[in-house]
Amino acid sequence: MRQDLPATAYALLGLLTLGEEPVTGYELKQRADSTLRFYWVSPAMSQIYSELARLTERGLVAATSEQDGGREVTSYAITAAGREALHTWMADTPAGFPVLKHSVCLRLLMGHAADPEGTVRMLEEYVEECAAARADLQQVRDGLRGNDGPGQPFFHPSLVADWGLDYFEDEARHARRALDRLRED
Amino acid sequence: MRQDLPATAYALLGLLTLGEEPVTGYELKQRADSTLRFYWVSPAMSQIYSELARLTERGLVAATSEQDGGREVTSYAITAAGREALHTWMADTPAGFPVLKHSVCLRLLMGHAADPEGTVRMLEEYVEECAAARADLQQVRDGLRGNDGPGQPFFHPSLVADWGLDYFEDEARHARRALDRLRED
DNA sequence: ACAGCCATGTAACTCGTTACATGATTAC
DNA sequence: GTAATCATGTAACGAGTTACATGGCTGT
Repeated sequence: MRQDLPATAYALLGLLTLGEEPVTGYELKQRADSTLRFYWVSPAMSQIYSELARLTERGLVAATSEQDGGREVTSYAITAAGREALHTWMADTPAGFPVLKHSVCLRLLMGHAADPEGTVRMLEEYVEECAAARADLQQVRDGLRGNDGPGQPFFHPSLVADWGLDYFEDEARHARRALDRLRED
Repeated sequence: MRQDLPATAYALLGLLTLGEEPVTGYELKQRADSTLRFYWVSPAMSQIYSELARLTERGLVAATSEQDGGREVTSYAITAAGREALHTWMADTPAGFPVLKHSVCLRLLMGHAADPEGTVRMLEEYVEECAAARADLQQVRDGLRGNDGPGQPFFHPSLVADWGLDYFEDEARHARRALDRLRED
């Protein structure tokens, strides 16, 4: 049975396996923003809801609605079929090469068509943004401590977080190097 | 006058500034594949043609059709208005943070839901793919030599190429580090 | 009282892809 | 002659976004 869902659907399934209790779409968005967004486009709220609807339809997640005062709140949990689908996807579908839309490199490539000061400013800002992203991720990483050993729940997230921390540092280094060469002449 | 075109349109405009002669859509695709694709999604042929049509409509590129034997071949060149639009876009529109869809990190994040051997295999393959991408880019980089000094035509492309070479090396290093930690336990 | 967060969705739209279709030229 | 490459497009579709709409709950 081919599932053929977009990667984002499996990303959401994966996020649902990170906790025990069912979560609302809103909470899932927050979970995505705090973990996923460093390596993957964090989906818009509207997409989370429509994706959850599709996953529910296919029986990969189970929705439970409850009355919370005057409003109806729906929480979602991954089902056994969902876990199986996720597992199958991970085993059978090649990961593929990461897709990058590096706006900074794109502009640097066409730097001859811009004001030199503009290019320098852009790179300086990028260095700062990398530092900020790194600080955000460091917060997340710190929250994993104590449960990040082999076999523990946050083992894999900690691997990815450390990857990301290095990545942001490297990016800042690359930008600084380009800045040095721009200032040379 | 707001132009409000997608970044890919400006990327194509930028590619058109890299050479002197008008190029066909087909040649533009090859130019994109050899430079852009390392930092930006290389657009599909069909998108190149439709984007060129829109740019022509707006007067940012000029199309010249010629009879080449039995078939009509259309070549495109950037216009003065196109250069101005590109310059304005570079000056006024913030670059924004790069968008990443890192399928390898995404899967590593959910590694607990996969077979450990599968995760290891994925990372080993990624290391190889990074090496292959780096080798491809090295070819491109070598082609820039001699014209890559400050003020020369390939100065900015060479900055980006060196950035990319380092990037692929870093990625392979990150993957190897994750592999080491996976093998530890 | 009012701001800000929690929570859920719909509608319109754009970007970009794959599949399809066509046909000329060039190299073996 | 036939395969690969050059060259140009159309059509259908899917992913994902922004804008819009609604309304309850919570803290000050």
